[in-house]
Amino acid sequence: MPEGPEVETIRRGLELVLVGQSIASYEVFFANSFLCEESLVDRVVLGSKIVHVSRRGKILMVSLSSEYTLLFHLKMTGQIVLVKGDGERFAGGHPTESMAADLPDKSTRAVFRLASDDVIFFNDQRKFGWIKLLPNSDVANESLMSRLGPEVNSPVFSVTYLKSQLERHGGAPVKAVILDQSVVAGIGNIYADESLHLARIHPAKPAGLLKSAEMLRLHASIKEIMALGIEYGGTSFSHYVNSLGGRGDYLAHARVFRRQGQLCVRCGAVIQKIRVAGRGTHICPKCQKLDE
DNA sequence: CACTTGACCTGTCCGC
DNA sequence: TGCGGACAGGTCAAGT
Repeated sequence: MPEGPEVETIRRGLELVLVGQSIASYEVFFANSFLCEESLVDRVVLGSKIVHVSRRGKILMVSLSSEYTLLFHLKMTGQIVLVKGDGERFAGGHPTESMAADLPDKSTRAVFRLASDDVIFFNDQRKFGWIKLLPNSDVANESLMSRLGPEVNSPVFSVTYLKSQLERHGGAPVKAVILDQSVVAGIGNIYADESLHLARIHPAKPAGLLKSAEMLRLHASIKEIMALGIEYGGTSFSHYVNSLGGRGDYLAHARVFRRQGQLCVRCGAVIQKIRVAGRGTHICPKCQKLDE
């Protein structure tokens, strides 16, 4: 579920509330979600203060005063929900039906309680997500972290860089290339479809066949769409909620994602859902042609 | 090596 | 209403 913009929205919500707070206790409901020696957690998490909350790609990082960092990956259905001890649970967000139920629930995998009585819930229906506890010096070496490409808003993610990556994976569908976290970090299925539609490129087009003008458009479109995603607070359609339980608004502004059967905002043709690179994919058949 | 497919899990939705 | 199958936003291992 959560792609870069969703994780960034969660990060911003957590940062406002968590920085400076100390962790009083924790509880693990499903061990595989947080594979870590209890004695280490007790030693470097309990009593530690949260120093800052950052993000790399789709990974959320909570840095502690003990020089250790908690890494969170939400995969498809993960949520990090902050419940304020004073009862202002939904402050800053719009409560959803799913969040109206009390936590912990059966999707809750771990809980961190703060000295202030605020509580962080890590929920994950499908159990794909994880929490890792690493010394700061090992964070960059974590297996996924170490292979991540540049952030979309980094100067490293230039037109020249994107061109070189598209050519390097020239035989793969362009959508598969921009979904590859080692090419560029943070793009997932939603924003891949949205970016390709804005750039008027068919997702299945082999990356190596893109014309120079198309690569230019793709680069600009990715930057624009990812910024829009953050501006709207992410995309909600089933599991995603921000850290305060509120929903993201991007879906209301989506160009193609989950809009199959509706009309293209650009040309009025009917949006189709197809399968590309093993993923559900939304396109306008008129704006995004394979053989152009 | 480059690229594709299935597995990991749980829940929901759709057609019969 | 029940049942089987397909599918869901991500990543990794194994396959071709």
